[in-house]
Amino acid sequence: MSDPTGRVFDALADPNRRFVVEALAERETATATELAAELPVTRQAVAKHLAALNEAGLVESRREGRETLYELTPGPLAAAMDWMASVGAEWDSRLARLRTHLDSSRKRRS
Amino acid sequence: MSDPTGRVFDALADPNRRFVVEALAERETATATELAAELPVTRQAVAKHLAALNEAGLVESRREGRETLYELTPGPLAAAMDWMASVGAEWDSRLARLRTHLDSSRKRRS
DNA sequence: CCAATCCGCAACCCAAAGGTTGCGTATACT
DNA sequence: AGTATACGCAACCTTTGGGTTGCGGATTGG
Repeated sequence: MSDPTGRVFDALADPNRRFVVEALAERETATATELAAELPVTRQAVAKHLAALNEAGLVESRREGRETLYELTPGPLAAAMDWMASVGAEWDSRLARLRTHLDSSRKRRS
Repeated sequence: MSDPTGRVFDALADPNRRFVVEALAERETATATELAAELPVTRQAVAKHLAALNEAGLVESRREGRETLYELTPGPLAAAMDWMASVGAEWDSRLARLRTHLDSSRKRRS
């Protein structure tokens, strides 16, 4: 799965990971232990989630002394939003085409 | 998991399901067998995916004679996009607050 | 220097997810 | 009526994913 959009959706599919993303959107940085304190799971679980988010390009890590700071990099969110927007747009334009087609046939009939 | 946004992300996490969504965005309706013809999986697998998409509110099914037609209902996409937008907005405003703070301290220093 | 943190790595567990096959049933075609 | 098509349901298999525990290695503080 090298598709970047797919990795983003996969990353956001987990509720704990979404919580982490929300938390990182408010604080500027956080460590795995800090985040684990607000979640019903262990530090290692959070670390795995952060690794997954990093894999998706949503988070970057930097080591500061004995602790590792994680920071949000919301760039890939835009790509995922683009995908949804394009699906919605295709759907809309299909509806529009259908509507004009119905209009023209109605006009022809009247 | 009653959170609607979570269900949408979970639904879009699977590549086959995303393909189905894309396909349904172009055609207006499709059956499970039609979609399975363009995918490397069986009809039943596609049926399960369509059930998952329906669970997420992204698809609706209607029975027409001996075949079941599936149609896209992209409403929930908006909610998911809202979530991403709000995360991005929080991130942006945090950056803005940080920037003004730096500006003011620089002003004080000068 | 020693103790307390903070982390990463590895092994392991278990439930869930994606997929398949098999079968029964309803609808259409001839 | 009989055959072919399209579906749903259920059992089953296998992999993945989220989670935990148990270490051992760095880094900070007394």
